[in-house]
Amino acid sequence: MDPKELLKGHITKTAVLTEEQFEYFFSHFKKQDFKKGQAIITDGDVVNCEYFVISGCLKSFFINDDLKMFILQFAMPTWWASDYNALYSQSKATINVDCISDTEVLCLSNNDREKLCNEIHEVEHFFRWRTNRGYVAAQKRLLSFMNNNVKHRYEELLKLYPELYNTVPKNLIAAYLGVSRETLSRL
Amino acid sequence: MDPKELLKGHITKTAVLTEEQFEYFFSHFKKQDFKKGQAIITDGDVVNCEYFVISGCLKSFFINDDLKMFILQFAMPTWWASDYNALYSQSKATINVDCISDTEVLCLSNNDREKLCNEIHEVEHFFRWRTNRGYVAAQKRLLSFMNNNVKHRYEELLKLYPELYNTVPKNLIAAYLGVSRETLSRL
DNA sequence: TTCCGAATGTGATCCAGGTCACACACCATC
DNA sequence: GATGGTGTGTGACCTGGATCACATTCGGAA
Repeated sequence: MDPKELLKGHITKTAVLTEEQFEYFFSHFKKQDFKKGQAIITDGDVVNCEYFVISGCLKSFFINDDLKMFILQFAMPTWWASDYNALYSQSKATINVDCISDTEVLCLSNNDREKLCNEIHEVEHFFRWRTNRGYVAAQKRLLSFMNNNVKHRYEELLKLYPELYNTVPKNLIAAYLGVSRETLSRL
Repeated sequence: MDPKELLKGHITKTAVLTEEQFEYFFSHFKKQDFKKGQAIITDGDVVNCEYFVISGCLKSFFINDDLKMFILQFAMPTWWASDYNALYSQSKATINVDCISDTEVLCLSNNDREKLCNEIHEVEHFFRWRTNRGYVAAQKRLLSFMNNNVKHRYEELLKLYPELYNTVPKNLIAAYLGVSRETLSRL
């Protein structure tokens, strides 16, 4: 898939940009290619960019003191990923991002995003709505965590992203559900 | 506290508005008073507004099929509350909002917010940052849920909001932590 | 072909937290 | 003073999921 067209299709769902505006917007993105298993953001890094996925699949995750992994998000094509806490507050990363498969991304720096938001009202509109959706999704996931048992959450996840079942190893699914690999295996 | 000054102090932390712009912005808010225990948004309602708390305390919560309550958020002065999923998508509420104590709010309709965001770039900037912070907070809470046991989360909550300890009944704290009242009582 | 490591299934045991049941303290209001 | 609701503590028991320990399968590298 052509990166420019993919981004254009994505943003025009919520913002109306002229041809020149989109060209200008797009000119701030930098194409990057990563291999399966490669790290994009590592705990302790200074985080400068967020990433728009073109192809492949990322995961953003947290590693606790016992080296246990918790997955915050899988990022498929047209999804965005970063350590947003570190990115917005210009602090060191506490979240990792790496590649579940070979992945192409478009990279946008925090400074460029803020500059674009400032220069083009519609771009700020787009980013407001992107975060709105993310916020609502995070709240839903939180509620599901409090309310539902593992089996229910697993079925919910598979209904939402059936492609994960065959694409992603089960231990990663378990880390997303916040459950042990063994318990997930027992369905 | 004067509602207008409270809102002004709140918004000028992230957006620069002229005096006239703020007056115009403020003119879209409607002051409302509620009594302790009164419901503001009830499951099934059409949700038209979001609420900026001036004084008192709100809770937004979900009731599951077993009538068990889960608290998404306590809203203290300068916090915002609503059923954002329903508000943004103009669907029926699945989240309730009611008053833990007598509460004064400023009410802003979804239409007015969108209108203001469209008319005044800085207002859109403000709402983008408000949601950014909410999104990051929701992610942190999710991680804390997956990573920490009840005791740890309870201490975390009290460190973050010490005023809750004496203000809010323990069964509500338990509903926020996603734990039974009895377990919380045993610390 | 053989070997190795990653991914997965499964049994045995343990424990944090849920559920149920009561007791009690603190108020309101009648 | 009696009555009733609401918040809180605590004991007894149960259970979902964690943990540890092995076994099996499979794909890639030598």
